[in-house]
Amino acid sequence: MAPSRRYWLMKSEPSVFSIDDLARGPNRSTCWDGVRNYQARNFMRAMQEGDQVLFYHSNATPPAIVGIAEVINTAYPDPTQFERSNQHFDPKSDPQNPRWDLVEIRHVRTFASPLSLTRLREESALDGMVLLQKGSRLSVQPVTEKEWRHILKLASE
DNA sequence: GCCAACGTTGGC
DNA sequence: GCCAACGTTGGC
Repeated sequence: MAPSRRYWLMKSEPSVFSIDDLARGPNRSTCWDGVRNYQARNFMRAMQEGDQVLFYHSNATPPAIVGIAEVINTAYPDPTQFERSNQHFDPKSDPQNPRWDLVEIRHVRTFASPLSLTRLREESALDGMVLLQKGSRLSVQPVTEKEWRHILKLASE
């Protein structure tokens, strides 16, 4: 059996939901609903309780990794896919076999200074990061242990 | 199964 | 606001 991944990155637009919103939420947590991309969904399905997550602000000034969260349960069906009035309603999803899942995450810490995309691109150790690949739009992505360690080191500088 | 058209993401 | 890259849809 392949070893399970332990580290991830999740994107959010701060004007919609920021890391401060997460930190202020009930139990400093939130349901990561609204994901409607199969690859991102599959990564959420692979998550386990306790997995660590880099929280990324997209469409931000500047776009940056702003802190850490953790996964607090395994994936389960996202109720918003069945809510007709919801922006993420999916009429093609069968309630007997829901198409979309979510996980819940909890705030761990916010970095004293965000690590901007520009800063991350200066690090040759991070060349392989999914986030830094050209055209990369995945909102939920795996992070290697090596990348994770490197980013935490940058965050503590 | 191909692929053009379209909608979305997200950096700049 | 622009636009490149990507994913999805739907005609054929």
